[in-house]
Amino acid sequence: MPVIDTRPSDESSLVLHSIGAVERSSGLSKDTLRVWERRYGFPRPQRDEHGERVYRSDDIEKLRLIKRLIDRGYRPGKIVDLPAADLRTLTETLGEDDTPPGLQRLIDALKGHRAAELHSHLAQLMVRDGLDRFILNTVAPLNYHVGVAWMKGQIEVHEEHVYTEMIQSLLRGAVGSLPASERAPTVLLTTFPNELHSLGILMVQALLGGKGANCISLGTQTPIEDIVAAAKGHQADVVALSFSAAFPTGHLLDGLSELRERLPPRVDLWVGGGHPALTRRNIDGLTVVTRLDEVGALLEAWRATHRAR
Amino acid sequence: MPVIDTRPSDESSLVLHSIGAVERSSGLSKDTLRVWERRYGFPRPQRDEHGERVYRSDDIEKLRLIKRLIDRGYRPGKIVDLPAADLRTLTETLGEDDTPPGLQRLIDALKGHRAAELHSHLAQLMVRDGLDRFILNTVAPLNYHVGVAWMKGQIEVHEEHVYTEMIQSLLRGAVGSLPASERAPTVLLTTFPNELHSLGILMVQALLGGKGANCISLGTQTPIEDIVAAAKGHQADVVALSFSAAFPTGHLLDGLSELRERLPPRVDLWVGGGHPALTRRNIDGLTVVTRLDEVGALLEAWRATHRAR
DNA sequence: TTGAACAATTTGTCTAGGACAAAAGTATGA
DNA sequence: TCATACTTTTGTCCTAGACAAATTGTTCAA
Repeated sequence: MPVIDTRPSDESSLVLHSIGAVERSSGLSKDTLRVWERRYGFPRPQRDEHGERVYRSDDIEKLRLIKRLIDRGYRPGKIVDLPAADLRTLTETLGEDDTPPGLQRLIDALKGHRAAELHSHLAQLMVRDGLDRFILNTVAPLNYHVGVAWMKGQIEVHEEHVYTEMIQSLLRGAVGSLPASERAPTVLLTTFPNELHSLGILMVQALLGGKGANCISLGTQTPIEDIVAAAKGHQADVVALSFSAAFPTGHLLDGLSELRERLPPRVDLWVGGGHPALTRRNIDGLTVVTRLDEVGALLEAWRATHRAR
Repeated sequence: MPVIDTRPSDESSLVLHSIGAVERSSGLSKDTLRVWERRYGFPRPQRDEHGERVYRSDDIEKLRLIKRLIDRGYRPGKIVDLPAADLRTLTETLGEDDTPPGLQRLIDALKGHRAAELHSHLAQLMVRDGLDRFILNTVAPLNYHVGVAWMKGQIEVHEEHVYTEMIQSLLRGAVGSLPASERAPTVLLTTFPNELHSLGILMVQALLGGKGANCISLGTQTPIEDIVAAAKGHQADVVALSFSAAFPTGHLLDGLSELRERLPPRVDLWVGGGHPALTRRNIDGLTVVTRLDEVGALLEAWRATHRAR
């Protein structure tokens, strides 16, 4: 593994990077980088004495901008040729701003790196409103607006990380201090492989746990095979999954029908999250939860139909 | 990205996996998998109708065993030809099984799917011993033994998920209820991209937070660029990273030297986790934490040298 | 206008061996 | 015993072609 981190040759940082380093710092795979070079002519790195690619820092910067735009729905072919300045203006012009002032103050604290202030503010809200209302009125909308701000490039990656981490910490703390319950139903929460977003299942776990359901979280990325095994092992009544908007639609539909097929029929399958396919398509034998505040009613409905066990 | 999860052809779980899936779950790169096939004849996957590699679950199992042995110093050429049974005896001679009875009882509860019992038992230990001792005497060794049991195939994937989730919940709850502190140093905790294991940084966060340090966690998978930005934005004194054994050594070394170069010199870089390269190699300008119980001393040392700021 | 069905395009990941540097193992000499 | 040079092993990078999944564009019916 060659380390191609040549010292700066002039005052500007002209550090050079191997394709492996670029893969790491841009999130684009080596295959993708090579095929872009072939097709679009960008990036066209220099070569070292052995013919291996050597990328300049400002090319990496541009790759990062492109990646951000792609995550927002732009297509590579349309934007790879644009100069970096145009890309930057593109990132700044998207999404309208109607964030309520209460939430805006929290977002400002996040952007201002006032982590302690943000944390105490959130904790205060949780105590004041109670877990249920805190999630429905604060966390869920805040998630949305942080997402919008991120799309517009107003929030840095690390700021988004701090936010996610903080919400997780608060919710998990709250979940952990809920009174242990063995009351039905037993709900298994998780996501499919390649779905990293854990806030969705965490919010649902908190909501259900608050109403006395027996929640068991598997965290993220559980293979279908192991979801089935876990449902049997824990004698779950419900399996709950969450999908963010970025999850590939084909995998979602295939995975859900496979899971439905392999799960015992008596086990309910609840699916939620921001994925667009959930509201459009229709798969037999599963319950789609489009809004968080439906969760409580769903639980009640389950208990009503299973009262006489 | 084609998902090749063909339905089971008989009752035993014969789920098939693409090379990309194997890369993720074994920690061996696609290039490595192909070159092993060429050189050693293992693994020799089937091909689908388009000539693409399709791996069997038990081959992946064997790859995991091999990876573990390589991490312990064995060389691929010597062991890839051995049958899985021989590999297993080899691994068992490494991590000999001396699980203390107290921990074994917890592992048994995990394997018996007695989630509520496991949770209350752990919570009880945490209250009895205090956060510090709970982590050092229970969580850390339990992690190790759960890992060993998982390697030996004694624990299912979903059981490991439940375990990780439960520990996270407990520790996050504890961290959240620590008194907020603005006292120096400000420590930034995270992992590199492709490193998903979050328990390491969480344990460190709990230990440091308990001693009054101002911890800010970025969660997992922060690109180098954003670690640097976060360190500047939060005016961090220390950046702490964790690497599990499966992380590619090349990326680790490259990434660390790049990070060290781009981080302001006054920022300390602490690195820990189970990765073997950490104990073998030596990179200038960073502190390697091989054991969790060194963390406290490290913090004291930092405060001693930075007392007169 | 909406929606379904089909065709065209875009785009990421996979393929094959060949090549070669970094790491590890081995031999030689101070 | 330790440093230096040689040999083998091993992982990463190379090229250029192929193709499926996802997206976009088009057509036609309700």
